[in-house]
Amino acid sequence: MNKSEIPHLLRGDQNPPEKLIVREPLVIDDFKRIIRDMGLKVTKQRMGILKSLNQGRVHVTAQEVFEEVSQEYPDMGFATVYRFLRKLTEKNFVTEVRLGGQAARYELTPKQHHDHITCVRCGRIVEFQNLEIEQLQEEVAVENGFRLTHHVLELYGICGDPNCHQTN
Amino acid sequence: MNKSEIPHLLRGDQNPPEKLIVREPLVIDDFKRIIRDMGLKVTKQRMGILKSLNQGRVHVTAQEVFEEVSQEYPDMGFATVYRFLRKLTEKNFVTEVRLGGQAARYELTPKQHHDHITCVRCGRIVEFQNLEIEQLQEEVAVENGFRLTHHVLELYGICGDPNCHQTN
DNA sequence: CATTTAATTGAAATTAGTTGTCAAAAGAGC
DNA sequence: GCTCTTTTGACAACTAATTTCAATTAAATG
Repeated sequence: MNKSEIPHLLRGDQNPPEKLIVREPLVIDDFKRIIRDMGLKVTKQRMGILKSLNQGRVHVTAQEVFEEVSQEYPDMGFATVYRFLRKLTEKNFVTEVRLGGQAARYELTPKQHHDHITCVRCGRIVEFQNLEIEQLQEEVAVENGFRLTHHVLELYGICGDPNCHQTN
Repeated sequence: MNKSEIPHLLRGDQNPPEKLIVREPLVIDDFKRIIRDMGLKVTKQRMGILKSLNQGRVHVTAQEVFEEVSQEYPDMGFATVYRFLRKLTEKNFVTEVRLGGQAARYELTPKQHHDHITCVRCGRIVEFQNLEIEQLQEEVAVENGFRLTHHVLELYGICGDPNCHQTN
């Protein structure tokens, strides 16, 4: 095993390598930049929504975002959340996930595309990537004379989690 | 070639063999049997809904079924359509297909499982089957500790149909 | 820092799809 | 036909999401 593969704490280094430094204060500026890049004004509401999406659980509903941001800014309406989530989705900063006939769920668009497998009993959502499936989807599209733009792949099953039981 | 394999018209038989007789009136009895098998009473409304699902286009919305059946039974309510579609879906005589945040679409459950590819420009829906993808989905589930119950795979793209343009 | 202007906001009304309620109507066994 | 239970239509209610609009606020400018 090469020395560089040993975690810095075990190696006894004085300081962790630079890339492990957490850059807390920059996050807020990142949000501002995202909003400005969309040609929109920076408001507390929009900052709160981005913060909620960033540090909260993934796959949240608009209602959940609303409730979370409301804690900090009590006088805030649904409409603002829906409006901004729609903009974010249009600009692809956020991805909308729809499961069955339920309310849409949102997540900051991940760098790597992935799909979801959801437990029908406890509601737990696990992300996965499968390039073979992606490739086969392309082939199916071509076979049927389509140029593929996007897809929805949601698997449903029962998970083996020991805590899985009417959690949700 | 055995004589019994030759189509009856070519064989010059007086009457066609029993199993080749087209049983038009029986279709209605099939509907009645389906309804009774579900432990429900046979009503004109339910017969109309099954007839609509059977001979109409596939992938219809509840509204479309309602409108079609209303032609024959003008005093009929949405609720009846929704209620019966739900029952049919529960019993798996009908399959519900949800595309994005749109209204649910229904089709008589096909003998062969299939998924859909939808044109984002004209709305045309094509069915496809891909056993490799099905197999890979099973594998993904197992890898993540799930027992797969079902899945949703919807591909979206632009179709090469010459009539494809704002048809919908 | 004050002024101006256009974007943004919350509240409430509105829409679409679907489900629940309930008295009246209608199957189906006798 | 008669009775019993299910089913029905009309309408209210509900959920998720969108639209409307007057009041507020960000931010460009002076």
